[in-house]
Amino acid sequence: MLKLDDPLLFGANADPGLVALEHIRRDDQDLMRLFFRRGDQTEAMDEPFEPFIVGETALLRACLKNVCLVPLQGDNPLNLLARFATWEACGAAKDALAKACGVSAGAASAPYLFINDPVGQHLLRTGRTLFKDLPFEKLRRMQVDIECHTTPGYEFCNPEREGDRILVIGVGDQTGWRELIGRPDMPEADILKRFVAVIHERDPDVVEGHNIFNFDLPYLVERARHCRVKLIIGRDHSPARRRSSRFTVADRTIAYDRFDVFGRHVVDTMFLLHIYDVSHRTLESFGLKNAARHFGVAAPGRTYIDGRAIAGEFRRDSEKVLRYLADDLSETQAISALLSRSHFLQTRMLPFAYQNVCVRGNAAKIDALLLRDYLRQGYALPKPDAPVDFEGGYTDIFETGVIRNVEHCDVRSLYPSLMLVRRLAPATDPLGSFLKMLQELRDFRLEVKAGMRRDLTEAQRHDAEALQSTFKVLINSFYGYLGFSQARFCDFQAAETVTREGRLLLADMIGWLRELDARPIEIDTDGIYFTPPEKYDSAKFQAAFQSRLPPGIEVEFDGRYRAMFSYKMKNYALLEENGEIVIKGAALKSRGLEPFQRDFMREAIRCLLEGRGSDVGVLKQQYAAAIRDHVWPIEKLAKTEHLQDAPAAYAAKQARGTGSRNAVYELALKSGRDYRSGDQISYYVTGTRKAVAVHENARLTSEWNPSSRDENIAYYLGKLDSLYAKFGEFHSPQAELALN
DNA sequence: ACCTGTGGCTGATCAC
DNA sequence: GTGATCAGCCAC
Repeated sequence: MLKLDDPLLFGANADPGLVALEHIRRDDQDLMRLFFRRGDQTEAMDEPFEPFIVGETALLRACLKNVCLVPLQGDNPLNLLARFATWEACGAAKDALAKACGVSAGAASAPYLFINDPVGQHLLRTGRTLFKDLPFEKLRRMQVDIECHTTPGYEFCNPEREGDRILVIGVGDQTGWRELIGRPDMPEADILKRFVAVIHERDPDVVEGHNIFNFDLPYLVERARHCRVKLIIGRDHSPARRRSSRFTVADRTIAYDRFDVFGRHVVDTMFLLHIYDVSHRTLESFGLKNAARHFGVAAPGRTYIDGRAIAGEFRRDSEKVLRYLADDLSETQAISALLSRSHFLQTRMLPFAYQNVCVRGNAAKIDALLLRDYLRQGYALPKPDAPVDFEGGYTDIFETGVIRNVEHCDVRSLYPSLMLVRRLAPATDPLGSFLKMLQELRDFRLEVKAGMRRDLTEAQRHDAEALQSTFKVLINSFYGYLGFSQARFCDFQAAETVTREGRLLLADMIGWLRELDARPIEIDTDGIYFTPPEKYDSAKFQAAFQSRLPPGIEVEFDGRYRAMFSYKMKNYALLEENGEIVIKGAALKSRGLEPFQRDFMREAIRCLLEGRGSDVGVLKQQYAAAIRDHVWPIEKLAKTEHLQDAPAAYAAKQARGTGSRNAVYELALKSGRDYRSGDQISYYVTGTRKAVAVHENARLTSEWNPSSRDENIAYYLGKLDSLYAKFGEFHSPQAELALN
């Protein structure tokens, strides 16, 4: 049976039903106000709040007077815990320490640790977490979406522009309840007032929206200011607090306006989509409608209205606009129901408010779990090492081109297995919490997976699935944590040992495959594609291979393919037994490519894999004709890219004379619109010559005029030519002959 | 104030 | 033209 009460993973306090907590001051005392779900009610309860700082004994003793100091055990340097009566006193102590040692609290290497979040501190120290014993369905999630009037002649709405305004605010929840606030004759101030009243009537724990941080909430705040309506939507009737923040997922960074609402959590489904996409990489865009389609939750017969025409449509047929808004709400709800469940479950484990669980990375989560365990046991904390570069996985390619009859084998969770079997862990972890946690997460996951076969209700099945996939992601982050310079227990030597052991094991595996007369084709970190021996008994072959593996290491033979197109390292395509084709690699399927290039490659790869390489020439002629004759809509020729930096940062670099020119940033600056890092921009290339400077000949796709097409035909034909040449050696007649 | 890692491929730009 | 460098995207 699952043991869901280990303090290492779940904290030492199991009080059920906590849905939110906030730092308050009452009668000159600092307290935490806890909100509990009891039946259908939400009850508030206050408890003492005692902020803390951990630091080096000498430093703390020298700087802090009249403070309660508690020594911590072990050899780690941050071995004294200071407790304070108030958050203010804690902040003042932090400032004094920063001044005394000249290192700010944000620096990981500081000789003291101050956590700049009272809620996080309280959860860490008390071992409480949110949502214990609370079913996901009992969490009150309210979706919010607004429709606005844009002054005619403008592409985008702007709450500060004279004439722009909110037309209607839609709110709904997971029970199907819904209210659409706004009629054509309703003053904007009344809409906003009703919105505030509805928040208090329904009292949601979570406010959800698609792009709610960068659109709905800033817009609502600005219009409320304009209409002199107080947007007091907190559980204590305080207004939403706003500050600029950043959200990072893998290599994307998204600048956003973070909003905090007292006693509630704000969740942006667009962020959840980004997190989902890092592991799945299947979303074409992050818009609500595209996502709803992708997850099969799009409203049936959905009405479509051009954003710029909303106001007119609202006067003519307000019902239609309300239907449109209701569709948005139900789609947002459905996407959230699918994607937020795993964050909900993580919140039961982590010393974070739910809202933070949805925006923090995995290393930060592992860090918090370790920190909580060390404080609970009264042990001193390490200071992170200075970062060191270290080698990663073994990647190689042995054969290229089209290869028939291919198999794949894969070491089951290579890095976690190596860490557990070889006991590879931070040198600064005398309690051994790192490996205990890894081991337990892994055991839990196997149990959950096994348990899923038993009879479960639909809700339990959803929870189990979300739990095991959450654990999988956490488990896979342990290795990354070791090599993360901001992690309190990072250990670059240990990280380097993990990858080295991995490289050695995979090199051994290549040798064993060759000894067994198999031909390795491509290897990447923990898996190998190979051609099996001519005549062989697959069970015998696998048994012979398995017998050579060291203890604790398992290899799965997890794929068999009719053919493989091996192109370059990390770039290949597979023809499955059922005729489907899977393409891997940035060179073959990057979203940064124009759709016509991706389409061409997909079709060309199919030709190669199916032994019709000579058809690639015909394909090229068809594509060339389509480009010359303006057959396609511009989207097929346009590039779509994410802005990594803010356009202003690019402009500053240019002004300093550093950095190359870049089309998307040039377009972002020229557009006059307020683009931020993380935004997508789609553009195409104009002109007549093949060799043009793209940054001087780029145009926004949204500015394309179908009745006077100006895309650069020579430029796009040139791209098609090089694409054809790229596959040249693989579809030539010689290549065909070699195959047959 | 925020952040898991390394490795590989490509196109665009820019100095040579 | 060529090579170096960077940004973006992707595999694991």
